[in-house]
Amino acid sequence: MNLQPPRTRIQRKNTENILNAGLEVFSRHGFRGATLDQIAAEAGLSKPNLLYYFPSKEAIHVTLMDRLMQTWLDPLRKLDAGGDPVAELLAYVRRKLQMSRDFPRESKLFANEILQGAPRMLAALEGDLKRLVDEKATVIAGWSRAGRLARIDPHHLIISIWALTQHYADFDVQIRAVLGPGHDPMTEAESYLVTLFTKLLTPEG
Amino acid sequence: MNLQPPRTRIQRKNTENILNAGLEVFSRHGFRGATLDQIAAEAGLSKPNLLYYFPSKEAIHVTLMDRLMQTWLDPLRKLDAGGDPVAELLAYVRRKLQMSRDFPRESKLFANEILQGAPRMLAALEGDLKRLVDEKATVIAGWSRAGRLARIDPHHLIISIWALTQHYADFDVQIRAVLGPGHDPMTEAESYLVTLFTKLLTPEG
DNA sequence: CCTGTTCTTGACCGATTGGTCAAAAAGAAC
DNA sequence: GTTCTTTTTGACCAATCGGTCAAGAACAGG
Repeated sequence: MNLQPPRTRIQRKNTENILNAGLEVFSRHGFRGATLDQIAAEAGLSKPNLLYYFPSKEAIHVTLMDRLMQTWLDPLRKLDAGGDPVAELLAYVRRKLQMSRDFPRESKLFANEILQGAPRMLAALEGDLKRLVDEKATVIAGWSRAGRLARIDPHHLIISIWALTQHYADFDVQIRAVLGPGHDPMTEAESYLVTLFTKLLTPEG
Repeated sequence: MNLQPPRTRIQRKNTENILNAGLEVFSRHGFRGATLDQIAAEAGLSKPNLLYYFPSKEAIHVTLMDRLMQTWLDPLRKLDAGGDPVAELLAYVRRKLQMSRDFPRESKLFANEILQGAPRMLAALEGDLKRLVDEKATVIAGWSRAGRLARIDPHHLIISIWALTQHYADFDVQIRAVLGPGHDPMTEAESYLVTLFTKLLTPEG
């Protein structure tokens, strides 16, 4: 309904079911490709019942996007300016890759939104995200200048961490097809990416 | 119509218009999110007129996917086992990045298909693509063993080249938002990625 | 010009879309 | 059990979906 924090247990449960179903459907088909009937079926509810909890398809999507932006920013927030540069960045890579492994649907939902031109997320990208990235980029640049990190463009470094880690979630079908059976892409990715970024970031290579 | 190679000029032109419009719409909204009316409008045709050239929405998509798979494989095909290892791989990176710059819609169409689980492309991924990748991975492994290239997992190297180059096309909105105005992501990406892969691939680093 | 083919279109179809509504069912409080 | 609120649902709506069709318009070749 319209009460912001769901009160009864049944409200909490159904709201959560709907968001989970929405995540499933939106992440696979995008906003326009997803249907309320599909989401309702996935959530185990009738369509009117679903619309009792969320006023519209868009409302479900907006709620998901809000949550998503927070989850998405979290790993970068934890990058500690006081820690060891290489170790901190490697830990960030690991956190991001863990998110790809544990929340592939969230990663795909995000990818879908960006692919469509981020119509419902552009403000957050240019606001919160840009601010956070600029802040952390300054930290990285400082490390680089102090010789504690290889010389590297901080913004593009962050972008390449996103690209490499998210790719393993978003393109997992392709990766599995190319690697063939008997591979665990995520496990292989972790050691591969740690090696890659160690080589890339360690100063005086 | 049903004749495979379009004969008249008007057929060629309209077919091309439709495919171009389909690329535009499918790459932004995915298969289910795209509508025939949208594609028809984009192509400057009426809907029945569009269906005079293609029997169905799916037929347009299939045609686009066939073309896409070829364009997508081409840059990797050109990787020459006889050339200099690092130079060959850097050239591959540049080719892939050029594709991201020159054909961003194709890249997004591909990303959309994979995100949705590659329902109309899985066979090609497990067939042509896997064969080609395995072949080139063998070449790379040979280079690595001969000490002409840094030790690296060939499959994941190829995957990371895909991830890094395609990201600049698929996530351009986010990248522009994060970099802010006054940046040319693609130009910056080229020098950044060349530096990155030089460092990564040059032996005895 | 005429004739046959190619191309284009308006009207239309059943199915599905996002969403409404009134009324019934299920809980909760007493 | 009665009453009040919360939850659920079947029936329904206008708009849009992918696709059909018959008839007309434009274009050939002669």
